[in-house]
This record gives sequence, structure tokens and C-alpha cells, in this order.
Amino acid sequence: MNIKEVAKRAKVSTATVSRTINDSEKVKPATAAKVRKAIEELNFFPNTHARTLVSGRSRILGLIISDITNPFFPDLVKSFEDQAVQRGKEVIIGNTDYNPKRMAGCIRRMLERKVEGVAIMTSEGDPALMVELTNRNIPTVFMDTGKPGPYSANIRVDYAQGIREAVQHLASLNHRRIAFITGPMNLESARIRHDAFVSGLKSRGIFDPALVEKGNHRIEGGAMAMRSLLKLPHPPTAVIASNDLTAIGALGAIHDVGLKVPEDLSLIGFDDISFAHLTQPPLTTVILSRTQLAVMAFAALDALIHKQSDPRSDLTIPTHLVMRKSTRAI
Amino acid sequence: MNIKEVAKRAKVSTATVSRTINDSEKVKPATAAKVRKAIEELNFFPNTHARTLVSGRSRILGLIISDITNPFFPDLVKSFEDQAVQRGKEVIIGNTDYNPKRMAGCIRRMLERKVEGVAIMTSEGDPALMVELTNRNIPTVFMDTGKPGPYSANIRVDYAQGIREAVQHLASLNHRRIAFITGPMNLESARIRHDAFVSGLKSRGIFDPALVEKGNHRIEGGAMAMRSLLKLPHPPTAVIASNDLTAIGALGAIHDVGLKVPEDLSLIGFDDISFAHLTQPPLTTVILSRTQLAVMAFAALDALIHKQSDPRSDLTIPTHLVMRKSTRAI
DNA sequence: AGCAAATCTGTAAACGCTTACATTGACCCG
DNA sequence: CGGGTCAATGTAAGCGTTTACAGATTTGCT
Repeated sequence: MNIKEVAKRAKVSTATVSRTINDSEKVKPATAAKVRKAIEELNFFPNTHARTLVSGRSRILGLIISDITNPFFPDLVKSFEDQAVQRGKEVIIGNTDYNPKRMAGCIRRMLERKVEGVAIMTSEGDPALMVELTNRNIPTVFMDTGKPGPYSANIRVDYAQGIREAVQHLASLNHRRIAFITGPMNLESARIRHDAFVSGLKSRGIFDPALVEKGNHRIEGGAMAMRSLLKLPHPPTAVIASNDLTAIGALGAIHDVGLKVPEDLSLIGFDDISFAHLTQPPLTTVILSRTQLAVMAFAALDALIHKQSDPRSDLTIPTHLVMRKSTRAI
Repeated sequence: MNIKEVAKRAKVSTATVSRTINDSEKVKPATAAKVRKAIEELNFFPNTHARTLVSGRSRILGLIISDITNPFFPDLVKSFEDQAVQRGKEVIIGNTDYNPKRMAGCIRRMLERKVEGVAIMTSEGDPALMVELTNRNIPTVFMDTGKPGPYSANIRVDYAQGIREAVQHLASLNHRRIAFITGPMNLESARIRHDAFVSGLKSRGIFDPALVEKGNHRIEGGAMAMRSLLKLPHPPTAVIASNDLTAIGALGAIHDVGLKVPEDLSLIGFDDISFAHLTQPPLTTVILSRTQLAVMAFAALDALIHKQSDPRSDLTIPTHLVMRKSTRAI
């Protein structure tokens, strides 16, 4: 089943069939109708590989993430795919598993499939590997780790804003001993959150370095850090965690010693992963909208692909505190 | 950059380059080395679209799921993709959003991209839509909803086993008033769980129809059903939920009335989604291994594609109880 | 050495589309 | 009514591979 058979049945040339499929405006409506009827009757689907080969446009986008099982990503993937499918594009997904070797594999796959552009939504991107992409002038969109250029855009996440709001919220609840559990400090995005926390407390004159504990953006890290915090001679009355998993770990540790949130301790997370409102109590956290991120990444990529990139456009994703039940005044 | 340039640089014909790329055994090692060197130097990647066009093998598989943001699916997707990438295949994912129209769109996309096979891992599959696939003899693997055939395999999930183990566990803990919160009863898989529950209790002579409450496999449904159960003149001492989200909803409702799990009420979920061990207390539930499911689905699909389908092979995924902290003897 | 068989390599025709260019015919106007 | 314009359609050349088939080279044997 191919375009030739359609052409034969509609009694036109293959060129006309092709033009009809591509909604070319230079096909007479009557002819187009004939062609469409034939397509319908034969149940014909154009072969995208042939289309790609000759036209040079694959209608495929790459999306590289760390790990689809990390609850941060499914929303992002879904929104990105929705956008793409609406525009008749396909998405191929690469999981790096935080592993540069796999990242290289992902990029290779994207290159072989001739993607029109790639969105790299991992925060641990290795610049050395991106060279393959930029060398070939393949449009790329990064999250936090890129530099804008003719074939590249960077989306900044305003982590600091969410942290400022969290600090403000706790301060207004009369908390003075506020702790922070960090993420892996080699991550730019984790450092920004940490720094925003420190400067927020310092500006209020209530910063105590003993109340900053290292985590790893995972549950165990949060639990471990929280245990240290609880053992302090002068423990905190509130804790901000660098992400939600960390907060969930902390929550477990707090429960384990028989304390309650928010009665004994206030707790704030970051990211608003889907489980965040399922904890007991529902977690007050900072929303980082993955939908918004996906929409913006897609739009930026699309603009880059069609060379309509507008360098003036502001590519910043805001973050905001969302209050649930894990904080309380003292 | 194409095979011709590689051929020129290696001073061989394009056929030899092609054979080298495809690891044909009829190319002299010395020649192959020359070619590989040229490929390396030119940083050449074969164009998969051209390969697909001429060879007829796209090396693409389709994976249709309900919704990647449903916590059941990310593990499944990841394992499936891992398998595929290891074998040099690409995966394109379709989210149906439980919507037949979108399902049709997914299938169309798969057809256009000339997938070699499709794994349909939604339990709400619409047989009418599968015709497009089966008509074209495209191998398909289903979960629960398919019929085995020359181009089709079906993977059965043994839901009943997990439910039996859950009932057995509660019975051995001396529970006699055991409730069940169902899923949407139009889903075959939900009915199987329900039926296994009923027959388990009946065989022990402790079945009470008043203790079966309708849910919808979502959190609110679980919460609502649990509230009804708690209002009963003679409430249950244990509850089995048709899936984990239902159990999480129930857990919230139990907490809301000031009761505690497992002290006042034992609770068991189903699926073992990643959040299940993060609840307070960690949820005793039934594991349905998505990894195993993905591996089996991929293997079945691969066998179908290479016509090595072995009709004797048993395509059943077991389910088993995993005990955590949400059950206790009375 | 000479020849058949076996092994390796090259030539060129597809694969199913898109698109530049050519052709056709309808229409308009001096 | 001849010729120019324009719209609609057709012709055919590719896109980058794979793979029959043919041709070349090596090997094994007598």
C-alpha cells in the first residue's frame, strides 16, 4: 500500500496525492476530495520514513530526562508529548539514569533517528556530550545547564523565589530556628536553593549554620539528615527540604521518634511531586510546574527549529509556595 | 554525511560499508577495519529512515499505556525501553488517557512510523481499534485483554493469587470482618480481584456482602468507600483495596476519624506503586512486578516479530503479598 | 600450473515519498 | 484570434540505505 496505488485509484499522479496529503493549497478542492476518498478507501497511511528521507524533516523530537521513574518527570514527559503529538510530531525519550555513558547513547539514538531538536531536561548534563548536537546544528533546549545561542535555548527555573516564599511563610509563623536539608551540592540547582535559603535567613538575622544538613535528593538522605537535626542540643522548629523526596524522608524520621508534623515541627518540601499531597499531613511545598516547563521547552524548541527564536523572550519558570498542612505557627 | 562519503574515504563501495555496518560476516576483517576507521573519523551515523525504507525493518516498537502519570506505568515503561534500547530498537509511547479517540490516534502514529510490533499495556483496550493492527499482521502483545494468535500474544496477570494471599494473611491474623473496596467494575482486572476476594472469604465462611464497597481505583473513591465502611453499625477490622491509590484514600479517611492503622484497622493495597512504602505506616500490599511484565511483554513481542512465538510458553505474571506495617493481629 | 569452488567486493535497482520543473489547458485582453 | 498569464497537474530525479546479482579475487586440489 503506497502513494502509487492511491494515485492509480484516484486517477491522478503521485505528485497530486502527495500535495493533497501535505495540504498544499495548489490542489483543486475537487481533486483533493477524490484523493482523500481513495486514501480512505484504501486505508492508506503515508510512510514517515520515506517522507523524512526525501524532505529532510523527521517530525521527531528528542526528550532526554534522568529517569522516568523519578516522580518529577512523568508530568513533564506527558505534557511535552501532548504538545508534540498535537503538532504531528513524535517524541523519543532517553533516560540517562544519571550516567554519562547512557547520555552518550541517548544522543546517538537521537542522531540516528534524525531528530529535529532535543530538549535536555536533566540538570546534570555533561557539556562535552552536547557537542555532537551543537556541531550538527541541531536545536537544543536545556533546563538550567545551557547557554542561549543560535541553535540553543536555556530555560531558567527560578528556584530562589519558591525558597524565599517558604522562608517568608515560616518567619511569619514565628519560626526562628529554621533548618535546611540540601540536595547534592554538585548540582547547580541544589546550590541555588541552598543559597536562597541562607540569604533569606541572614537577611532576617536568624541564620544558624548548624541547622544546614546535607541530603541527596532522595528519601534516605532526607531521613538521615533529619535524624541528625533532631539530635541537636537545640533542634529546629521548622525544616525546609531541597526537594519533596527529602521532605518525605524527613517526615518518616520525625514520625519515628514520636514527634508530629506540624504540631512539633513544621516541614516544607520542593517540587510538588504528585505524592506530596498524599503524605500525612499533606506536604506544604513549592510548586515547580512541569506542565509549564514542558510547554515552554516545546515552544522554545519549536521556535529554534523554525528559526523564529526570539532572544528577547524570557525563559524563566517561576516557583511558588503551596500551603497544605505541614506547617503551623509556634 | 552519508555512506557514500564513508565509502570514498575507505576506498570501498557503499555496499561494503553497508555490510560492515550490519556486521555481515562476509566482509574481510581487514576491510571492515578500514571502513570502521573511516566511520569513526567522519563521525558517521547511518540514517535509520533510509535503512527502514529499504529494509522494511524500522527497529521501532510501540508501547501503549493509559497514562504515564499513573504511578503504575513509569517502571513498566522504563524496563520496556531498556530492553528495546539494548537490542538497538526505539520505542514510541502512546498515552491513551483512557480515551478511545486517543487510542485511535496512537495506533495511527504507530502505523505511520511502521512499528515492528506493539505492546498494549492498557487494561481498557477497545478491540475494535486493534483491527487496524491485526489486519496488517503487526505483532501485538496485550495485557489481560487479548487473545493469542499467530500475530498476537496475551499476558495474563494472576490477580487472584495476590488477593488469595492477602485474605489468607488477614485470616491468619484472626480477622473475621474483612472488607473489600473494589475498582471500576467494568474492568475485567478489577472484577477478577473482587471475585477472588469473595471466593476467598466464602470458602472460610466469613463473607459479608455489606463489607464490599465500590471504589474507582482513585484516591477519592477509596476515601469515600472507607467512610461508608466506617459508618457501618458493625465495621470491618480489616480492609483490602483493589489498588494502592484506593488504599491510600482509605488510609486518609481512617486517619480523619482519628483511628490508626494497623492498631484499629488493618489495610492491604494492590500493585505496590512506588509510594506504597512511603505511607504512614508503610502499606502492606500485593506486588505486581512491572519489570517482570515489561520483560515478558518485550520477549513475547520479539518472539512474535521473529516468528518464534512458542504457543506453549506460559505468559502469566504472578502477584504476591508483601508484608509491611499496615496489618496486625486482633 | 590450471581450474573449480569459495570468498570477497562492486554495481545498480529498488524502497515510498517530495518537489523542481515541465506541461497542459483555461482564461483574458488587445 | 494570437499570445501571455495563471492555475492545476504530471514527470521524473533524487533522498540514503540494503541487497540481488555480477564480477573479481583468493584458495584448495590435482
